[in-house]
Amino acid sequence: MTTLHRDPIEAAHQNWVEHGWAGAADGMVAITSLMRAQQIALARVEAVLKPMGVTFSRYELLMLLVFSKRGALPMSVVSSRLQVHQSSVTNAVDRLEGAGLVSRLPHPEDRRATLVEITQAGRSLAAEATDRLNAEVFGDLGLSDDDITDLVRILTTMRRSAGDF
Amino acid sequence: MTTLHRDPIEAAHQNWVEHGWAGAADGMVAITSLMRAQQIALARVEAVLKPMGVTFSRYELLMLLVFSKRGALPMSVVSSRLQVHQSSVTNAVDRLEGAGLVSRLPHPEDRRATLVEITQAGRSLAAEATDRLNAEVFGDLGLSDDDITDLVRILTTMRRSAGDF
DNA sequence: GTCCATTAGTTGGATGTCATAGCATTCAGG
DNA sequence: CCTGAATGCTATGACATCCAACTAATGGAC
Repeated sequence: MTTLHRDPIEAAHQNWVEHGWAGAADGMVAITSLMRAQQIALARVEAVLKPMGVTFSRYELLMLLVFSKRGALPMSVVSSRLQVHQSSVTNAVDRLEGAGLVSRLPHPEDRRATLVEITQAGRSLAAEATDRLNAEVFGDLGLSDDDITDLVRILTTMRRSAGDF
Repeated sequence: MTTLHRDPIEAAHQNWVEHGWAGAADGMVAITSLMRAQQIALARVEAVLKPMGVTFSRYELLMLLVFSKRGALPMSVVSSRLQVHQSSVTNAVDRLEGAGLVSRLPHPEDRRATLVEITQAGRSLAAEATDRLNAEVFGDLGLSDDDITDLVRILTTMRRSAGDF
């Protein structure tokens, strides 16, 4: 057995066990791995999107509009679908609107609400960004098909257990 | 088979396939699931830590010091172990120092460097926070032991593939 | 009909991350 | 030695997220 653990997470597991927290060590490692893997994945995605002038959160918002029937949704719907705070949507739409990728429109039936509509430029950029992400990130995660299937299944279990859907 | 898919991620998978991106759909779902699961896990952890006056990133820094032999490490070491930018460490140490949980000390051998040392108050808070996290989060992720094992294995594969360690 | 709770969105403040630039110190090469 | 490259840390700015407070509009209760 090797005593050299280069992986900081494996080292943390050892520390947890040595301090008498063996019962929670696996859960701690799972959470820590999740955080770190997300950090890495996000960095890869952002690296692809940065040259195009958008961030991942703005890309997500664009894709949500692309998949909507009319290319437009109320801010509140965007917020609930993306699972982010209302004010985060306000922020993202401000920037996307400034870049000409979406437009704000008054809701025809509810004067409180605002519709966000994707522009032609927004659709073009979203299509191009998706092609690049599919090719450079989503298509090559460094995992086998079985691992990807298992990963999604386990994370889905975890999300459902937390009441995500 | 149900046609009602409440899970936004499952809905996104359908959209990806319908737009001819079936080849990358599984990878996209994996990344999206990862992002969302991390968001949920972080929220759970922060909810436990918030009443104690610390955030997860500051907690991680404290635990790193707890596990160090002398309870003190150079800023640069903290940065590399936690895998965050130097300036993020400066920020976190500023706040921890303000709360009396760590102290900055001049490095005895290298006047460029600064040691971060955990205080007694820092150790107490870290111990208390760990007990709560172990009990309320790490010990109950809503996953079976086998799922946790598989999750960690897959995420480790992914991290290693990305050159994380 | 009128009043109040709810909903929609924005604004401002706090926190965290990264990138870049700048200052101080260390270390190596000539 | 002495100069230039590399290292350690901090300051500033750009983004994203959340929360709390505030404005505006809707809609139900009476």
